[in-house]
Amino acid sequence: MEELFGKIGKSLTLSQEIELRIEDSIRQKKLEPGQKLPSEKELGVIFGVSRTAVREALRMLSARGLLHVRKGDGVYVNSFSSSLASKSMSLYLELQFDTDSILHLVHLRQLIEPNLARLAAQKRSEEDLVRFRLNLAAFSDRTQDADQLARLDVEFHTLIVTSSHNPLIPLIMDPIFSMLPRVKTLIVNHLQKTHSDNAPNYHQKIYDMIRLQDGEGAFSAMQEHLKIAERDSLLLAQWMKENQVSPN
Amino acid sequence: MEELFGKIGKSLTLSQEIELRIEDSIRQKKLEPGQKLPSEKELGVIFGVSRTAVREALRMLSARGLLHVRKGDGVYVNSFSSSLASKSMSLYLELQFDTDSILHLVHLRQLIEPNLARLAAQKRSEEDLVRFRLNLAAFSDRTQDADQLARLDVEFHTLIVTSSHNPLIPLIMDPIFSMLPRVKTLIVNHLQKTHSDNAPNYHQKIYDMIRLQDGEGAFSAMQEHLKIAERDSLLLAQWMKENQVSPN
DNA sequence: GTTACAAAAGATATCAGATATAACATGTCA
DNA sequence: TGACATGTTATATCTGATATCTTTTGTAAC
Repeated sequence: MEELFGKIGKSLTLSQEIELRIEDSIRQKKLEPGQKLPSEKELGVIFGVSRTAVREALRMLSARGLLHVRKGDGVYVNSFSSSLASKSMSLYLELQFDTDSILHLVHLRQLIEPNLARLAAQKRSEEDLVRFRLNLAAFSDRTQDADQLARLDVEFHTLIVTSSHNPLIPLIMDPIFSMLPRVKTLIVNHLQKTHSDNAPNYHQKIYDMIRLQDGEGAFSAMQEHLKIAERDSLLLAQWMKENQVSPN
Repeated sequence: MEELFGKIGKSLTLSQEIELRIEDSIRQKKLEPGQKLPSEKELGVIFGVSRTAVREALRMLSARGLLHVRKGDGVYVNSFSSSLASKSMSLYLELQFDTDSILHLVHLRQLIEPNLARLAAQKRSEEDLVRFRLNLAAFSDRTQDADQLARLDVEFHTLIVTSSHNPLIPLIMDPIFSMLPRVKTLIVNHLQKTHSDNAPNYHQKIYDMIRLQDGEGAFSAMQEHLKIAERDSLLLAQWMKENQVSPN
């Protein structure tokens, strides 16, 4: 009965159907990362369609990161990386970015990052500390330009994420951090404040607490750090609304 | 000089180049959601390529959710929804799901959800409360089957997310929640425990705190709720490792 | 005037066949 | 063994034709 009335709104094209079939095979691990698919011609025979339909299905899957097409060689199943998985979300954040996003962003960070700092203090390894020190050293090098400083700022917070040694956390934090340079640029441009003056101090403080494995200390230090960020964001959002500036 | 040596590793195909061009137009808001693109034939003339190349570019963009193709009509710029943005991440979580993910997942929830419950208690509206009550009522209806109960469980936690009234939060929580039914099924199947016996009580308690706008109470209640979940997850992961069971 | 249906126009979906180009394997020669 | 030419295979792109869907237009009936 479902078949009779099932044709409204979900009529898949051939290529979409092929896409789905291959996607399912990957989901069910019938196709594993690194594995090579049959050639386009063979797939066309298997599915009983023309090469065009097959090609468009392969194109869609490779656009989504599930496949990798090597011209002259063949099509391979991709190992779906975490950075690739968060790209779609980063794009979404970029597209819907507006004045309110600036505040939502910092509030979201306040929700997570202090806890994250506490966790990092508990779980950090010696290798993590080495990376922190390298980052802080580069940060206090005043010959860096604004872009590099923004990059180092993001890197510091990313180091806290990785120091928590939970692979799911980078997945959700990466898109959030991808917005930071944009916000920072807006703050530097519109509020005369050179944010980079304060950040190194807070970073140093947070690092010290992580090094000492003082979870509560790291929590508080991060909270303070984000309080500054919240104040800046509030000022920025207010200023932008008053001056009718779009954040793009 | 860069042109001379720039050809290694980044030789884009025609269709990828077109994809990039259209994507940039969308990023720069030159193309806005709902807007109709020129027909494939016209685009082919514009870019100076055949319809094939254009079609594959459009296919890639529609696979990523940026465009929407209506057969017989035309191609439109999509309004990139948050649920669409988290799909890629959900797929990633599904593909790399293993025994360890069960623990990482609950630890991540412990990091965020108690704070989220506190925030929800502060920000919830009356409409949010209505939705909570509907969910709890359905939850205590014992005629529901396991799938529906799992769905209602996820819905409860999603309601907390939406009650926080920060649109960025659903974005990162949706992929996390998309894993819950799978974990719950494993728990029910492998540990004789019927988790649904306890969940309603905790949900009720959390809801009460949110209703009373008792942030700290909501925080604690959620912490307790997740402590149970952590205990179950630990038992499950241990059991699965001992019995060499794969989580698929 | 409005409704209902038929036809036309325009767009995407799919197919078929052909050429161009990249990657790989192989064989040859020094 | 190493360097180079060659052949094979696979993907990239083009061309042109047919099928199917959507929207619009035309038209006849009420």
